[in-house]
Amino acid sequence: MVAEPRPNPVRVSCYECPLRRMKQFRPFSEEELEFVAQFKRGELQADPGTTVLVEGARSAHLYTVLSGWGFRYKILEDGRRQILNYVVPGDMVGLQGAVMAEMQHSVEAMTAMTLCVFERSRLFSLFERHAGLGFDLTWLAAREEVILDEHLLSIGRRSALERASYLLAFLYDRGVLAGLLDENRRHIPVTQTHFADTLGLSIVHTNKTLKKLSDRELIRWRDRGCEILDPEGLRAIAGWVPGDLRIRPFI
Amino acid sequence: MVAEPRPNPVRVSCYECPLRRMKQFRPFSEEELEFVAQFKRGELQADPGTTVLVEGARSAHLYTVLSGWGFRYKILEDGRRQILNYVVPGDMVGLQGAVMAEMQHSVEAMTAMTLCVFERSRLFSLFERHAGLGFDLTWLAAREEVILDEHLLSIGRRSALERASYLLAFLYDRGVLAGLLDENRRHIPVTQTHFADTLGLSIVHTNKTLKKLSDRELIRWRDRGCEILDPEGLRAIAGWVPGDLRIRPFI
DNA sequence: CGACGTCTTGAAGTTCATCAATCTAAGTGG
DNA sequence: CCACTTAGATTGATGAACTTCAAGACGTCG
Repeated sequence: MVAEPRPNPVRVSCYECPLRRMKQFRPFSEEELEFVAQFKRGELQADPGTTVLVEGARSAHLYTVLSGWGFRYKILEDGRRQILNYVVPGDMVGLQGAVMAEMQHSVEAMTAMTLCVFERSRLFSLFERHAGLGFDLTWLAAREEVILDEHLLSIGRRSALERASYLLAFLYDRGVLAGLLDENRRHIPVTQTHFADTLGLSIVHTNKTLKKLSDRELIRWRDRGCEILDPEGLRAIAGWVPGDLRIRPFI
Repeated sequence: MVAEPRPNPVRVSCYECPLRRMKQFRPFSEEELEFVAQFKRGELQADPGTTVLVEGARSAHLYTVLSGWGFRYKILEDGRRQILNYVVPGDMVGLQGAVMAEMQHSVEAMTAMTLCVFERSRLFSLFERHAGLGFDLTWLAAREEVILDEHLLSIGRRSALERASYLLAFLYDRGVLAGLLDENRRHIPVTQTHFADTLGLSIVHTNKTLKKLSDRELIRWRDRGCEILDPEGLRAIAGWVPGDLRIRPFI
């Protein structure tokens, strides 16, 4: 199932972008906003479980997530899947395909998602016309790199329990930063299969590991997802501290 | 041991940069070359085993590797180390520290290394003055992301034998692309400890896994390093195909 | 020469994968 | 409304993959 662009029922103008109002994103200048507004081609609605971008495709677009949860992943020929990272509002996806020849990973929606669609062919003019936006793209790419580095450290060197705790703490952190979670909303819409494929563990062992965290009342599984009860406790097990919370760019 | 900038015995001008002559790098315009030449602050010589960049530091510089092999890594408090990626001539390191607050990983030299030193504070003017170079930086960051994605897939979902084969094939490929290796030079200056810390395995198990590859005459250990005998055989075990070989940017 | 770093090997124990069920909640169709 | 189906969570048993411990071999270097 591949997500199809739909006639946009309520197409949001960049000028009243709900994300842009959030304080964690860098404010745009008038000119930047104008440029991005005409850089935007439309919107993509993706249903849960649909594929937004496919590995190997030469996508003519890149996207910024406006709402919902998704994930990036790769699969081996025999079907083994590795989830590389999760995407939340404010994240850009498909930059890789815009810069390289073709996409090296796929993106799937976990919940209903709305994405802003940009034209790949006009990416270079963004660098030409607005150095600040070009810098922001590099910033975003560098931040993704930081996250992947942490995942590698986790999968490579942490025990199963530490790994699971790290991932939970990480997802909670990202959700809060993206405005998806807070003190009262602590529900992450993932399945244990997603966890297994992120942690590099089997589904059975993942379940047994997560059970230990449930028993200690750090998390709870309900409503097809995971509820974070004690983020601090998870961070303590993982030995992980969230990154800096400074204002970040967003295109 | 941290590498110290030394008085440059033979400081290479960008105009006669040996790397720039290589066909795999995108050629610069006259203006770009001029800009980069005055962007360059000097050179750093690093001895084998010395640390070029330290996690947590706020580096005032970023670097392009001119010669030698190195690697990026992170460590947990208790000393567990994860090697994230390897660096070869043409690679940029420290971009993260230039873009974020501080470095999130360290970089160590495996052989003697020469690095071009750039001023972090002037990075933004690169975007302002030369959109093409700004685009190149994003390109480089996106490529690093592609590599890290592949490493994650490998550590998370491949068996030890596949993982080791993938890493060997990957390093061979990178060495060839950087002009460090070819048909006659097949020696990669890594120890089995480096391998273990990259693959997320213990040193003992790594040794036993590599032994199987030696027995099949795909590789051979000698002279404190690994000799690649059969890259194609390694790729076959890993189920890996090298990425595209198009001209890449280099700053 | 002795110290050290690196590679190698065997044995014992732990972690994790696989197989095979079972259980639950949430649809779906009659 | 209830039987049926399905996705996801859970559990125990068995064996394979991997770690840890321990020791030894080999070459390099001061």
